[in-house]
Amino acid sequence: MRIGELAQAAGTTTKTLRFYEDQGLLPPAERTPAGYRDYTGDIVARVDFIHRGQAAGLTLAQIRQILDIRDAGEAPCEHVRTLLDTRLADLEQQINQLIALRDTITQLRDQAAQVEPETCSADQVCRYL
Amino acid sequence: MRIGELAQAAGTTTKTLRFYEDQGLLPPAERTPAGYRDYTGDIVARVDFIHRGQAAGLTLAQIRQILDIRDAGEAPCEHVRTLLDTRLADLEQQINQLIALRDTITQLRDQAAQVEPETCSADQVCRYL
DNA sequence: CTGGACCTTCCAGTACAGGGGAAGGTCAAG
DNA sequence: CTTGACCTTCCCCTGTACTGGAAGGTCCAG
Repeated sequence: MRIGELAQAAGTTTKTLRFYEDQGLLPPAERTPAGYRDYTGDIVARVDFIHRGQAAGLTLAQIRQILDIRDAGEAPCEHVRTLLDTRLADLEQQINQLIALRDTITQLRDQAAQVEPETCSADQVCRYL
Repeated sequence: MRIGELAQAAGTTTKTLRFYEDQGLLPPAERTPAGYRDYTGDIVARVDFIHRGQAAGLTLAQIRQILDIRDAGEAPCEHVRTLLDTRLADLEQQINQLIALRDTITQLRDQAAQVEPETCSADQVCRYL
C-alpha cells in the first residue's frame, strides 16, 4: 500500500507518516521502482500503537523507546510499567498545580468583580494582580 | 540603575529583561551616553507585575495587553476580569482532561501490573496500550 | 498527450519563553 | 595599562509534534 492509503487506513496524514519514519517510529519503508514508499498491511497496527501511546499521554520519544525494545525482540512490559508510573506521578503533580492555580485565579477574579476601576492606581498597573 | 541591577532587584536575568523590552512588555529604556540601558526604580514594579501575571497563568501576550491598556491611561480592570474568566474556563477544562487521562493511565498500569511478559505477542507491540 | 492525483525531497515555520554564545564596547580598580 | 566585570547587538537553539509549500517525478484516464 502507498503512503496515502496508509494515512487513510490509520487515520493520519502522509506528512505525519514521513515524520514518524524520520523520527525512527516507523522503519524505513520499502520502495517501489519509482521510489514510492510501499507498505505492508501490518504497519497499520504500528501506527495504531503510536496513537494509543499518545492517547496515554506518552511522548513520541517514549513511544519510540517502547518500539525499539519490541523491535529488539524483547517484551517492553517493564519499561511500559515504569513509563506509566512516571507519567502518573507527573500527572498527579500537574493536576495539583493546576488546581492550585485555579483557586488562585478564582480568588483574583472574585476580587476583581467587586472593586471599581476608579480605585485603581496606575502605578500598580492592576490591583487585582 | 543598569540592567544587571534591575535583574537582581526583580529576580530575573538581563536576557529576560531585554526580551521583555523586545516584546513590548517594557518600554524602550533610556540610555547612558555609552549606550547602556538606564532604568528608574519604578520599572521594578512593572517587572513584578509581569511576574504576578505569569503566576496567574497569563501569557506574556496577555500581560502585554493589560500593560498596553494601562499605558494608554485606562484602567484595564474589565479586560483583566475577562482574561481571568477565560483562563479559568480553560483551566477547568484542562484539569478535567488531565483527570480523565490520569484515570485511563491508572487503569492501564493496573492491567500492566497483573499480566506476565510471556503472554505478550509481538504484533501488538504491547498489550497494555 | 495532457491533466490531475499522487508521490518524492528539502526547507522553513508554528507557539512559548526565553537561553547560549560570539564579537565587540565601557568602566572602575589596581 | 591592563584586567575583569559589565554592557551592547546579533543570530541561532531549546522542546513538541507536526504543517505548509516549493520544485520536481510518476501514474492512470480520457
